[in-house]
Amino acid sequence: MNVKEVSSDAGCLILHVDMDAFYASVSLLEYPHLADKPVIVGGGWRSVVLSATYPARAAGVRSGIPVAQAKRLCPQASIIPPDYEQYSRVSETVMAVFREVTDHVEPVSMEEAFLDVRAARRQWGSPTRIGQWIRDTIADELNLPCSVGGAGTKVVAKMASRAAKPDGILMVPPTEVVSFLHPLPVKSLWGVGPATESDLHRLGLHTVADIAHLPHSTLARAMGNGVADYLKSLAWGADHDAVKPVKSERSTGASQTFDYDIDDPELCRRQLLHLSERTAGRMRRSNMLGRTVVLTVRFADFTTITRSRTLATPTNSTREVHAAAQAALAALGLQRARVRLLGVRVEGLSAGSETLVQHRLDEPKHGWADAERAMDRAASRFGEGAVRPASLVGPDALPGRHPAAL
DNA sequence: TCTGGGGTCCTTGTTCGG
DNA sequence: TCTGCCGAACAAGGACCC
Repeated sequence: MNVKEVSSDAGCLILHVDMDAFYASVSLLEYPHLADKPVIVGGGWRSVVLSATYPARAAGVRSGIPVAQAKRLCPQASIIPPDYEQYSRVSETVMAVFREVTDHVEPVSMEEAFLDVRAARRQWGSPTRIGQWIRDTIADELNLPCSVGGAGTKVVAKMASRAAKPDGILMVPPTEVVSFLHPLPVKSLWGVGPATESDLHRLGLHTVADIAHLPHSTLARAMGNGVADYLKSLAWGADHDAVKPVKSERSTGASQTFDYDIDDPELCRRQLLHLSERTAGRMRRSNMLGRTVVLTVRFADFTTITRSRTLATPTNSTREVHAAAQAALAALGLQRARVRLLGVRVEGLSAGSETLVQHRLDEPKHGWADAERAMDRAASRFGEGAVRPASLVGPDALPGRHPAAL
């Protein structure tokens, strides 16, 4: 275990709890004989690594790299297919542990959350004690490791939990923020990815201290005002973002990379219907409506374009989402271009109960909306795919598996 | 070597109405 | 009636995160 003690954790009112190699650790619960062995979660033709255990990471495997490449880096690794339902169940249990400590929990993803422990200290003790209790409880109840970072701000807490990994806890009190941040490489700042990192390197900036001490005007000239403001404040650990327990969704969608590139317009149309059904169905289940439909097309050479259509009134109808996506696709005028991925997303979400929808005068009393609700009820009773549009029924309805993947 | 899927946020350019 | 300005909304793309 990796416990880094500090002189005082009094100012560490925000904790960031991050599960270690979450998907891989949860998958190992199903395959206990693989514990302490290199394991890669991923699989499927053309897929990338979702997560990997630490022995696999030691061989250079990282999430996001192609599975084929990971297999070359670590030939002895076992490959396990992901089980999202299981991850979701475990995540709910983990979040419930956090909520035993405080109601001020902001989930970031299935595997991590921020906790504001200001009010919890009276009952639970210091932030370090709270963090350790969370780690012990998750280890006892779920047999899963996690790391905890504590600080006065969210970004520093987040960076502390990363530094504490694996299976550790690190508190960075306000007096130690600068000495903690400044020696770190620029890419360790939240929001600095490969593109920004290479821009910063071109400016001769390699550590957080370099950014902190560069005149703002110089940074702004090179990176733009917004990015310069953000980087400058991060480099000094300044961040006033509060822990927000309730976060509203802004968009939802679905996309699919095919096992082989397709150029048949009819297959594209059916795939768009399938993606629209997944997206709109999810919106109906959470009683959300959306206004802007965004189509994503990725071609065989990996170039990716998006096209959007804003509707006159918000919708969660499969038929309307599909019509907008199909219109956007038709407007591209693709002449049998080879398509690798199609995606449908709906933006501008609002709660169905709070949104006034203007019905058309010519709309029948019982129309597509009723039919879609009936399909949703059937799906919830008999499972996804129990009822689907006629054009999506049959073995050849959607792009099939690549022969090499069968 | 060959690049998933589901998201958020930001920037830039265009269009449109007042 | 024409022109310029401004802000809002929209559209597209890029970067980033997990």
